[in-house]
Amino acid sequence: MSDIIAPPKPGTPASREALDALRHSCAHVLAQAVQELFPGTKITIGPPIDDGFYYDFDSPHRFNEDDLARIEARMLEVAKGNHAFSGRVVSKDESRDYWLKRGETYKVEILDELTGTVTHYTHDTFTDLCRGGHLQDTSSIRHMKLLSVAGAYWRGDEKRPMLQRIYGTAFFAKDDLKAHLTRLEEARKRDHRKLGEELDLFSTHQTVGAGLIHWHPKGTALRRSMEEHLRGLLEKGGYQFVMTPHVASEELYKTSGHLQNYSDLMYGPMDIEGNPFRAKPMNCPNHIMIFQSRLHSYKELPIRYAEYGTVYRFERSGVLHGLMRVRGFTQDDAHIFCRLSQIEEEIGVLLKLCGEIYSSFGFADIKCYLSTKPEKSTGESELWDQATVLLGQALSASNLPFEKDEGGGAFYGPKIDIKVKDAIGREWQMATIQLDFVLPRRFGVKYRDEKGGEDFVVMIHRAILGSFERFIGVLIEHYGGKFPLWLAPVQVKVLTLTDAQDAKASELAGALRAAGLRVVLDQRVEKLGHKIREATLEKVPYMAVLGPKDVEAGVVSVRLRDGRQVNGLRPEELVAKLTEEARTKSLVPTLA
RNA sequence: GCCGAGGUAGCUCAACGGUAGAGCAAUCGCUUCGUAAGCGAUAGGUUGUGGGUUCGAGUCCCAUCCUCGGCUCCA
Repeated sequence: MSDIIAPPKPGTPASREALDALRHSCAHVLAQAVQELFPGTKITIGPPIDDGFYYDFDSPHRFNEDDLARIEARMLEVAKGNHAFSGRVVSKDESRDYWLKRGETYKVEILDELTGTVTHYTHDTFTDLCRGGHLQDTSSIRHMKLLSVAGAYWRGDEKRPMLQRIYGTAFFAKDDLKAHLTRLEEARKRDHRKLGEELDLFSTHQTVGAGLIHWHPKGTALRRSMEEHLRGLLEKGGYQFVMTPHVASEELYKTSGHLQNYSDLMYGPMDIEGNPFRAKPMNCPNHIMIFQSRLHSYKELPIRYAEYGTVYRFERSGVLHGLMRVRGFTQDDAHIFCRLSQIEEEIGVLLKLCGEIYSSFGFADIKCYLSTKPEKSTGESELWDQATVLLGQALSASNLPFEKDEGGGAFYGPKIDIKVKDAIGREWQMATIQLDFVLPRRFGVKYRDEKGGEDFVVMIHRAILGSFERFIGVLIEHYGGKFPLWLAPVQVKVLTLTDAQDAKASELAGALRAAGLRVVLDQRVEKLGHKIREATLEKVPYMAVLGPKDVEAGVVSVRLRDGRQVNGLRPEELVAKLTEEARTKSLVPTLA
């Protein structure tokens, strides 16, 4: 067969294609090992994925961690045999006979969807129905590790059987595997759920319910810094802040269409004096109410209402995940009411704002996705087409590269999603910018035009951070808990050596606080090393140390959380420098 | 929701179906110390919750809540 892929030459980096071939080859060997060790296991599919591979099995045996070690050992043993992967073209009939005879019903199902001839790939004793893309032989399968086992529906369909998926990863070079495992370990260390507890930022409670976040004082300090930062930028950008209630009569959601299109994600009705009310799943209908409270001239448009709007959505229990996926969250929401002719400029400004905001948090790598009309949607096709074209034009004009996500739009309009890469290269969904021609028609949201007539507004729904919950989750992992000064919950800790420095320390803490910094004064009778250790573990950016020598010299010794030291600063200098660093929202310490 | 794994002191973890324990944290006392852990004592628990089996349940069974790895979905 011609589609054998060569491993990279020693010392050269592996291509995507070669890695996929290695991992796909691993999947075959995995399937072989599993079928040897666990007779009665049916095979399904085993593709390479971004940084590894998996194989889905239907087995009477429940795989556990110990099994993974056994399977892995057998795989490496098989690999040592240097078995060639040999492909053979077979007719569908022959293939069907082959798989039927072995009771491999999933393979038969796959086969029935294929046309023409198919290929069988064999190595050692194992044959799989497969379109190819392997290495020459099993000899390169050496630096491989099975990682986890998890449930997965056959064909990703929850109505189909639940299979067991074994995940693994593999590399050509030992160091690459090691580096990958180190990255996974690094990601675990940065896990926002772990850091959230260690840094005392937030919690959830069984007695309250899953996916409902409680922000502790430190988490709230962090969040408020973000809120204020954003508020400044938005107000400069012509946004007006509003606030709206958390529950509303079902009437509102009947008119908006949410009840019809979104009810799966809405909490059930509450009876209020015989009328059904709902927890709000979105802020848009409320903003429409505010817009409609009086007539608007074309001269006022665009009108931009912003709200840190808390919404409640019913998410299935199995999908909840720390701060990333919760049941109550606060969007940095806004709705722009404008004319058709204003869309392109408005979206352009918005995209620029997004870039500015992400870079203020230290995200540089930005990617856009244009999502088009989904199956479940309302509104005329022409409106959809028009809206989609306008979004594409705005993206092109902004010089932002984008990919299309066909069918990924909201039910009321197409959208632009923005994803960013974090410090360790993972991609996260952030902003969503959605055009909406539908809600204005459902609610009759109009403005008075130049000729004294009326026309429907166009609404732009957008959230730049997405939600504070998710964004903070990403930020925690991005910074590994080491927030830049302007975000750090505690910005400075003043540490004394003995109680002889108490008065000076209070004075310094007071001056820092007066300058608007978040300060904690640690004047306990503890060794300095102890206080430093605690402050370092809390990831406080700056420690201001006052000992007898400092007080005598009228200075303060500053230690950064990375261990660097800046000695001999006058207290006023420290206050001024930190105030400036916080004001400019510097992402790196400016003191050292 | 589904498949799988879990839930023991504030945290990290022990405990064969047979007296629930350690380290850190906390509290109290002593220690006044120069850049990542000073010493001692004390206290801390309806073993997530509710049932059941058993002479006896943290341990076995059932239900339920919550958490974790995924599937699906998504801000």
